[in-house]
Amino acid sequence: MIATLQGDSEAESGAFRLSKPWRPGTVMEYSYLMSSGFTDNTPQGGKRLRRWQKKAVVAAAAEAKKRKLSDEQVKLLEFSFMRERKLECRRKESLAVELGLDPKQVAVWFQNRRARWKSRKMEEEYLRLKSENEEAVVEKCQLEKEVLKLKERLSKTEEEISRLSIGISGDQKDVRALESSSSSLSTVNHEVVAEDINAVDWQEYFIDFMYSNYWIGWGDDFHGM
DNA sequence: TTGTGTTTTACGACCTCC
DNA sequence: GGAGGTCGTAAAACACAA
Repeated sequence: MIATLQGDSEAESGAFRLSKPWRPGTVMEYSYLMSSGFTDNTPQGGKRLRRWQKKAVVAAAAEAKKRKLSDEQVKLLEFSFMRERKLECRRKESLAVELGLDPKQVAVWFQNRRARWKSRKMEEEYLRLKSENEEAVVEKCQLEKEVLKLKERLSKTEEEISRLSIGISGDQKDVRALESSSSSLSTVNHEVVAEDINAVDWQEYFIDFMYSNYWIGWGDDFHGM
């Protein structure tokens, strides 16, 4: 890739060769060219470039300012980037030699590539979170619908309970009435039974019997037993 | 052809690590 | 302090619709 800047026509110019190897497409070299005595404008003590030279230099400068890497170069850089996103010095040098680029260019390419990779990754992350959020919103809607349905059911059930409880309370009156009558009846019965029991209470009966039939005249001693 | 938006290359400022 | 990183930005290159 190392080249010498030559005129469109060697015949016209003789030779315009730089004393140093010139890499087309580097600002540094253009600056070097300008600083080493040549000028692309009216000379102020410098050697004036001929028209073709100026044209070449301006073109070179334009090219230098921005030189798109070839597909092959980009492919190799991409391959290298896939293997390792960081660029250690030795790898940078060897890539630069392999691609015919400045190590600086390789470094810059890696810096920019990392930036692109990061921004794409962030975009992916953003899309993933957005999609998760959308799913969550849909789920929330479904749950809210479900809650509404359940509330509706609950309200209906409560109405039904309330309706039934009114009916039950009417029945309860009958039941209570029945219970109260039956209890009074049973009280009567109990009293009857009690009376019966009292009536047959043998002690009472026995005492009464003895008093009335045998113990008359036994004196008070018997009661003193 | 031209206006416009996007991508790519390059650089400066600043930061971190050894 | 130097090397190498990120970040923000300029500007060329490129794509594409009007």
